[in-house]
Amino acid sequence: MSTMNSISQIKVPPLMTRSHEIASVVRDEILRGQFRPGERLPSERDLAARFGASRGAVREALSQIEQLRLIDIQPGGARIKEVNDASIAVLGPLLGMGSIPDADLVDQFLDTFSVLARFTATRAIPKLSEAQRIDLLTQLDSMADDLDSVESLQPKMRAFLMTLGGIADNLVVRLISNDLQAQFVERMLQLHPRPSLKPESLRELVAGMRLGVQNGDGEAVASALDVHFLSMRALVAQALASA
Amino acid sequence: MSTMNSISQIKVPPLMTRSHEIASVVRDEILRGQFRPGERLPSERDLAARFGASRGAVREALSQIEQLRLIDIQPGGARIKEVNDASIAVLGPLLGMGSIPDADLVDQFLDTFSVLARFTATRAIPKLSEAQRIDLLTQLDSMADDLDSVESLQPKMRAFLMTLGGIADNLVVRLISNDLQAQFVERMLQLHPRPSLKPESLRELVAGMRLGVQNGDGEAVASALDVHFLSMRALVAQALASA
DNA sequence: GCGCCTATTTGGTAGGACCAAATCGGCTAG
DNA sequence: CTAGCCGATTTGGTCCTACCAAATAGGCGC
Repeated sequence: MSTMNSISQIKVPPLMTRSHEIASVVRDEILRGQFRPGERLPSERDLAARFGASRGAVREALSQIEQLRLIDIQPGGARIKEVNDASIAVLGPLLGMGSIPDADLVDQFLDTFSVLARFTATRAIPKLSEAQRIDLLTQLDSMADDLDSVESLQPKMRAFLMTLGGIADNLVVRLISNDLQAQFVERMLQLHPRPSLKPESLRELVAGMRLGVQNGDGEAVASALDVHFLSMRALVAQALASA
Repeated sequence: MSTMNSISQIKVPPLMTRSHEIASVVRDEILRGQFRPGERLPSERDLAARFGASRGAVREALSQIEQLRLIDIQPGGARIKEVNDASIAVLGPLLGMGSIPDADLVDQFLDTFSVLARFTATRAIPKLSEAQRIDLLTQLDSMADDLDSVESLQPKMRAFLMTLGGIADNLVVRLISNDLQAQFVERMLQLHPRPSLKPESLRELVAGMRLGVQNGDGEAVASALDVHFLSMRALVAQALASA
C-alpha cells in the first residue's frame, strides 16, 4: 500500500521533543568540554529545574547521552567520560557546533570515507555478476551526462556507491557508512561556498571507474576514487579556509 | 586520587536497569525480524503491561532503541525501520543473538577491522617522531617475547594499535574503532574453541611491523597487518564452523 | 588525625493525570 | 454502494508525586 514510503519521504522536522532538546544542550556542553572527564553531571533534579522540565524528560535525555558513551549513569551520579571514547554518533554534533565545521575534522572524515569507498570497491568488483556489471556501467554512463552540475551528479554518485555497497555485502561497512552519512552529509551540504570540482576531474573519475568496472579491476576503481577524494579534500579545505 | 580508574576498572555488571532490560529485549525482537519495517511497535502502555513496568521505563527503553535508528517514534505510534539503515551500535546485539556469532558477520567485521588497521598504519607511520618510533619499537620488542601466549599478546597488540591510532590522529577512525571494539571484542573473546595463531605467524607479523616502523614504511606495516588478519579470518571461520 | 556511622543526596521505578495529534470507525451524503 | 467526513479512541509527550536502595558527604567519636 505504501510503496512510496521506501523511496524518500519528506524531511519532516525530526519532532524535537523536550528530551531531545535537553539532550542536545547537555550533549553539546559536554562536547564543548565544559565538564572534565570523571566529573559529575548535575543531578537529574537540578537539570530538571534548570530546563523547567520534569525529571522524566531529563532522564530520557540522559539515557540518550549515555548511549553516546559520553556519560556513565550510576546511582550516586552521572559521570562524564572521555570524548575520545564516545560513540561515532557524536561526530555530527561535534561538526555542527561551531558556525563552520572544523576543517581538520572534515578532512579526517573525507580521508576515512575515501578509505571505506576504496574498500567497498575492491570487495565488490571481483564478485560482480554480469547483470550487476551492466547496471553499474549504465549508472556510470548516466553520470557522464551531467559532469558540470555537481548538484545532479552527487546523488548519482551516492547511488553508485550504494549499489557497490550492496554488492560488496558487508553489513559492518554498511552500518559504518550509515552513521557517517547520518552525521556528516547533510551538514556538508550546507557548506558555503560549495566546493565545485572541475568537470575534467569528474570526467576522469567516471572514466576511471568505468574502465575498472569493465575490466573487473577493483583496484582501478579504487584508484579513481582515491584521486577523486584527494582533490575533494583539497577543495573542501580551501572552501573552509575562505569561510 | 583514583588513578587506577584510568587503567582498567573491574567489569562491573553494567547496571542493568529496567529500561535497559526492556530495551535489549525489544531491540533483539526487532533485530530478529519479528516486526516488518514500517509496522507499528506495540504501544508504550502495552509494553509496560507486558513487562510489568511503568511507562517511564518503557519510554526510556524506546528512546534508547530510537538512538539505534531501529525505530521512529512519532505521535500515533513507533514504527520499525530497516535494520540495514540502523546505527553501527546494533552490531553487538546482532552478534550476540545466536548461541554462536554469525560466521559471515564475524568475517565481515575482521575484514573491516583489518582495513581500518591498515588505514591507521599508513597514516601514522609517515609522521612518526623519533620518540614515537622508539616507543613503537619498544612495544614490538615486548610483543616478540610472548609469541606463543595469545592471551598476553592480544592486549599488547591492542595497545600497539591504539598507539598507532593516537599518532594517526584521526578522530573519525578512532570513534569508529571505539564502536567496533565496544560491539565486538568482548564477544569475540568468548569464542570456543579460541582460535590460536601459530607462533611463526605471529613472529612474522611482529617482525614485519618492526621492519616497517624502523624504515618509516607504512605500507610494510600495513602489509604485515593484512597477512595477519587474513590468517585470523581463516582461523575464526574454522573455529566457528566447528562450534 | 583517622575511621566509623548517620543524614542527605542521587538515581531507579511506579503510578496517575492531562494534552494534542494521529488513528480508527461508523455514519452520512452523494 | 461508494466516498468522504466527523467524532471517539488510542498514542505519544509531559508533568507531578512518592518511595526505595545505593552512594555520597558530613559530623561524630575514638
